[in-house]
Amino acid sequence: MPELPEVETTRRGITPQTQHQTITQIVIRNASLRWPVDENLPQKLPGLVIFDIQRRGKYLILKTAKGHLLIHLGMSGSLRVVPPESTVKKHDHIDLVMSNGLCLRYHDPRRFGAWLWWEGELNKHPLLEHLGPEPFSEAFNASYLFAKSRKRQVAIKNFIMTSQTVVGAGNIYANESLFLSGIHPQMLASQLTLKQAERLVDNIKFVLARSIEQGGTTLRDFLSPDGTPGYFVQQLHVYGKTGEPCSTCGTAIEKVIINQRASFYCPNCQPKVPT
DNA sequence: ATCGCCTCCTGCGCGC
DNA sequence: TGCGCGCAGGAGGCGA
Repeated sequence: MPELPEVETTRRGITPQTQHQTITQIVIRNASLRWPVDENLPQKLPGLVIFDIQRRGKYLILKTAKGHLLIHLGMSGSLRVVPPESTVKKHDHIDLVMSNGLCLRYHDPRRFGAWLWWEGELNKHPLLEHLGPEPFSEAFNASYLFAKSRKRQVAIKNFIMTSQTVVGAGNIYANESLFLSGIHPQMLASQLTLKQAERLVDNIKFVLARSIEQGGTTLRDFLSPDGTPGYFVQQLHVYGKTGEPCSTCGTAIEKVIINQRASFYCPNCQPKVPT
């Protein structure tokens, strides 16, 4: 489910009702997420004020004076702000109860997500310290991507999906930005020209920004915390469109599996480059 | 260092 | 209508 735009949509959705609130209780119904949820959180968290909700890559970060609560939504996680007494549904694993009488409720059928407590310096967290630049930052630019890709013998699609390269380009947006850039997803990263790097950087920023504006991409079940779906799905050009005509040239969209992930492209607009 | 593959888990849609 | 299968938006971790 959540790629960067969905995480950002979630962050914006929960902020009004969570920022400046004091945590009064945490209820952990199922601690078996990607990593076991710290069983001492019910002792550690009450009394702390959530003074900000930030995002780094696809991690949500609830900041308190004592430490940071890192939340990753994995493939199927979602957050809503609801009254604690509202009906608990299957896969509602955690409630963070707050002083305004509401709670942040975590739902995650596949349990690939994570809730991690970190009292150290934020960018020293092992899961954050090696992350590449934020896509909207100045640091993510054509010369950076070009230089970083020089000796990489992996498909360009893998390369941009790797969080050490840039954070936030998940499968949907990697496919879409490569289409807009006219780059075949299986081209080796080392073959990227500076011109292509410019286009690709611009399009990654463009696609992510547009999607955030639209509230993310709802494929099956993504709903923002207020219950509305994301509308970016209407602007997809290639993702999930095998056999459909390319919006630019009419050629049938093709699908290929790259590193276990479904990849979609227009064979005419994104010509294969000999390796 | 780099690469490719495997893995965690549940739900859903499809074809038979 | 029911069943089994394949596939799914992430990404850490492993062995080569």
